[in-house]
Amino acid sequence: MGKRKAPSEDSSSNKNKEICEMLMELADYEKNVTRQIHKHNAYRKAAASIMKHPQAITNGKEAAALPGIGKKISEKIDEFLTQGKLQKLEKIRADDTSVAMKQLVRVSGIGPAHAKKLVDDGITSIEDLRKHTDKLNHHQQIGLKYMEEFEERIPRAEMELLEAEAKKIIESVDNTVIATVCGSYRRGAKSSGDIDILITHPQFTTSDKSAKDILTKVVTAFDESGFLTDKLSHGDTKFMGVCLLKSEEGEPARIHHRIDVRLIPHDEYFCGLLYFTGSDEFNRQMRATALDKGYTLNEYCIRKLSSDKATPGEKLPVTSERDVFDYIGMEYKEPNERSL
DNA sequence: AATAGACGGTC
DNA sequence: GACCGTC
Repeated sequence: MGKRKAPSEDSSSNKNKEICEMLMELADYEKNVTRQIHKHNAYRKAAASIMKHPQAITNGKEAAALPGIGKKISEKIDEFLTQGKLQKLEKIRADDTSVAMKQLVRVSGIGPAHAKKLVDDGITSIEDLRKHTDKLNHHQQIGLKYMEEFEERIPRAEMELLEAEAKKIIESVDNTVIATVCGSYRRGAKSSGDIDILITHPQFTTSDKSAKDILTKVVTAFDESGFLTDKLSHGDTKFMGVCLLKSEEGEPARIHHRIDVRLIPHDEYFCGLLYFTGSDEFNRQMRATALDKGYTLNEYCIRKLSSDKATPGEKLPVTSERDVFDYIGMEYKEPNERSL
């Protein structure tokens, strides 16, 4: 199904979108090629700022009035608006190293540093990479093998099957394990980028680690059932790998997907759920509200701040996501209301 | 000055 | 222990 513009979306906001795309392309360049992470962030912030702006930007001066947009970026917007393109961007697009690095960082496990090394070694394309897999570590080899598949979105219908399969296996291991598929899926998204499962166990808490082997047990069961095809990393609390759903007769052929499983102490589970369900923006707003009300909230716990605000107090007991909303006097939001 | 910081692999 | 990459 092709993407269609909503009728309410007029041509002016399309122009803003083009500016954002330009800024994001510059942001990617600064991250991947020049390794100037702060410039990357500056471009992203500027793009986000324009995205939020309801009216069409018609010149650099208007843009400069927005937060996160200073002289240099507003000049670029001006050039883009008057010339229809940006000299700097045209140069980047024509630069061999830049083009090569952009290709190489598509592979999971290859970041800017490795991409640079590879380009220095004369490897400048995915095709080259396939001929030199000896230069790649395990994660990167898997990333290369499934590069196209990992770039595909996972339709919600398939996410539901993946969730059912994962939960079935987890229950067969230990029916006291609690497991939740988080991320955008939990918020009701129509498609997801990967599968992120949070698990906990009543005997795995910050003080009682007697069930600490539960992650390995779950991963082993995933593996033995044929659900997992590859492993990227597997530590005490986090597993990262690749899964594949067996396709039944008459069903569409399945492709490989990235899957993460995290083991979280039972007493921190709901703060973890909240955090890994997001969205990022929702988390930011919620943490801000928490601070406002004199609490500090992170992925592990919520604590009351002392009056001097310097020393956070004891972790507060949390037995549901709702508890956290209650502490900070925020109206409860269902996961599907958290997509900000 | 800039979004944070934890986790795991690799050397 | 430092660095890289991912989330």
